[in-house]
Amino acid sequence: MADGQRPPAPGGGGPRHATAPEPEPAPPGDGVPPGARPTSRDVARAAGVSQATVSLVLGDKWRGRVSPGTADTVRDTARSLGYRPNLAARNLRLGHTRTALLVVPALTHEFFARVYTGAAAVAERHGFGVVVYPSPDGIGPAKDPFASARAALDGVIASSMATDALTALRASGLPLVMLDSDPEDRGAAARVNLAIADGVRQVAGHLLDLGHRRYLHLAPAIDSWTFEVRARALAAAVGAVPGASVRTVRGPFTVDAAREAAHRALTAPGPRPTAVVCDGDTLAAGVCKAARRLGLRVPEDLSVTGFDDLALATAVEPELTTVRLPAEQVGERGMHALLAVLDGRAPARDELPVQLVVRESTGPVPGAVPGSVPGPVPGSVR
Amino acid sequence: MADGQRPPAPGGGGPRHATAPEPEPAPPGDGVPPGARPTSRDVARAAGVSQATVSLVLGDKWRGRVSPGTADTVRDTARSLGYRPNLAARNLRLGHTRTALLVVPALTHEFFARVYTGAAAVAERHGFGVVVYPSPDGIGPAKDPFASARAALDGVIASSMATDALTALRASGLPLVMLDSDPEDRGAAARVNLAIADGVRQVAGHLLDLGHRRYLHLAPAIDSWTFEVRARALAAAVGAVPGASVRTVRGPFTVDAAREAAHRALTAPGPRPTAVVCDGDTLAAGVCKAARRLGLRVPEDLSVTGFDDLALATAVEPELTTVRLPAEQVGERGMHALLAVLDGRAPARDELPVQLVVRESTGPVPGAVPGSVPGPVPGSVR
DNA sequence: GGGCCGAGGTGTTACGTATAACGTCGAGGC
DNA sequence: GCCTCGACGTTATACGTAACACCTCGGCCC
Repeated sequence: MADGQRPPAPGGGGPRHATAPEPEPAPPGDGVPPGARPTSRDVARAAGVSQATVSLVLGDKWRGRVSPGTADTVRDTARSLGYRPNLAARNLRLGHTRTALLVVPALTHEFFARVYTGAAAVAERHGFGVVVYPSPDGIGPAKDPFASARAALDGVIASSMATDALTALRASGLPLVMLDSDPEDRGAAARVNLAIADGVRQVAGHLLDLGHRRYLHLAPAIDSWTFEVRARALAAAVGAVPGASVRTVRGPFTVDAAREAAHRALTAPGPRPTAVVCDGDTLAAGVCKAARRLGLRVPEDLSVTGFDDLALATAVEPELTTVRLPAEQVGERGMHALLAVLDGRAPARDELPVQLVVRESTGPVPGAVPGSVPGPVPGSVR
Repeated sequence: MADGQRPPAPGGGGPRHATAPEPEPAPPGDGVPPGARPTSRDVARAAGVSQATVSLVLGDKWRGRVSPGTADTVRDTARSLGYRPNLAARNLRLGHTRTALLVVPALTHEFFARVYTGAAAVAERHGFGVVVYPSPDGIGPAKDPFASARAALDGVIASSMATDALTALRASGLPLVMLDSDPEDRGAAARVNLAIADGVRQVAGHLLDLGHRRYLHLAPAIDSWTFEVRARALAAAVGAVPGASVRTVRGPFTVDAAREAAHRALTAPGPRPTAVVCDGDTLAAGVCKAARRLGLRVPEDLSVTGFDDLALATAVEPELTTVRLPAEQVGERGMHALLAVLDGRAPARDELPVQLVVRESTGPVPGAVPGSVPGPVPGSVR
């Protein structure tokens, strides 16, 4: 057994130790080749045991196979050498990595940053990691998530808005969880959706109750299932009311672009819309700016609704009436679904509820007889 | 890497999961064990060459060692089998991973999301990947970045604001690039800073020119080098002007907290400040809300400045006078520095310039004789 | 015809880990 | 005295890849 390793034991004050002024911040301990990271074998040598024992102890599988004393020795030596397992080797050996890829359009959109946060929190609790691939913009021409995410992966969670990357993902054969995507679409092992259409119906109901009949719908110029659903739901809700109409305008998803688009639409010939339904708080903020510059008061002259309930929604004035999306929860459920799939369990089928939050940017249609329609209820949910 | 590879698959094509009618989108080709991901050896067998040749061809190192015809064959077979190299194995073999860890407080802060974007863009161009560890909040108790980032790493880029994780990072011995941190602090292989103090001086100069003398400074309740620098720079700039004074208030970094703090400070007994200098646009937005609710007009009655130049700065009204920080560039330079260190080259010493952007939230001090002080120049830089 | 060369490969190894399969050794049982 | 048996480890692989060293063979020079 442990052949009392002590190489210089009898030598007493041998020169061995004097030769180590060690400027090294990371202490490479005893017999370890200097400069290199210690391996489990180095720990084994230093502790006087075999590499297998080190692996057992540090992997916490030693009970009944290694004596507690030896286990302690191993742990101490590992610590003092600054040993950290080589994850590449471990992943290779194990055949999996406990790492998931999250594919989103861009982390600079608060919604997706929050999705990430939720996913990462759940992952962390289950010993998983999450790496992000923000798909098209800002990252350059690489349309292949795998070329970019250098890490070896166990599975993928993808927003349906990151369309260009999806085909590569499908072909990879990795377990795929789709976020907010068409339920008809096959090919995902699981799916986490938001009740987007219901959110739009809540918005439409709120505005219709306030007496609005002429609507402007500001939508992003993005081909995505989510936005099609919104347009259809709005058209259906408004179309069900006689005399009500909606006009849709599309453009880039920025405050300034929305301001310009709203300016054009609000100064166009013909009767002006009295309410603007926006597919995002960012757009709504732009609309409010356009309105103010045209001398229109929000909500007295024009009602504006957002979507997402970003931090922005309560930073601007008036605070935006919007639809709160449980972004973190989307990430959490997505991760849970992926974990279930990897475990061979059936993932839960999720459609997360969304909620209208009435704030200050919506009010009765201009010219309404006071009291004839229910007024807004600022902060009703807030 | 592969899906959680059923460990030994003892029964061969066992009954384990009858639940797989899976019309596999990835064609497992010819002699490949079904269900498993093809390896380079599978490709070799199918192409009638050795594994070494496959490695050479796919690694693009075949010129002069393999005939073009053979190379084509190999590539075709690889494609038709749906082969993708096992990154864990490659990383193990190569001894590095071409993956960097970015440690930031939270990706939901636009600044850090943009830092990530910049770092990821540079990484991508150099065949590197970036994984994120958002340190303290929202992620739970794990203070060890390495426990969370499952990927094997080559180096680390860390924001100085992510303090709790730093000690673990230092001990790891991995090359470390610090962002916006104390130059006195040793222990980083490189550093990328912003000319924060200069930004504060620009703000102070602008406001002093406008005649302001009583300042409120809204700072986050975070112990961080950056914020200390700002406080000192502001105190120095204001202190240099006779009769000028600054009072500092600290609080959480949110719109609402800032609104409340500003409300308290603006209604406190004694002469009211005429300008509020905020350490972030988020805080400035809160101050504007507080001002409006107190019946104070911005900028006529109160000037407000932000910091960061987030999207928020132009979404609110009035648009914020603020200091533009080149967030993406911070990420880019950070990644470049790390690449340099990994290459054994000397990293560039960076201090990125910042720029005051004068918009609508600042104006002459109330009661100033018109024309006696230079007016604001809205959009002068914008 | 021997030697040499380059083109076109192949055999083999090592990376660091986790784990299955296999010792060894002293104490008891019979 | 032999066998068994648990406690405590060890030996020996295998994971998939990259790359070094080696091999073969036809052509060509002298």
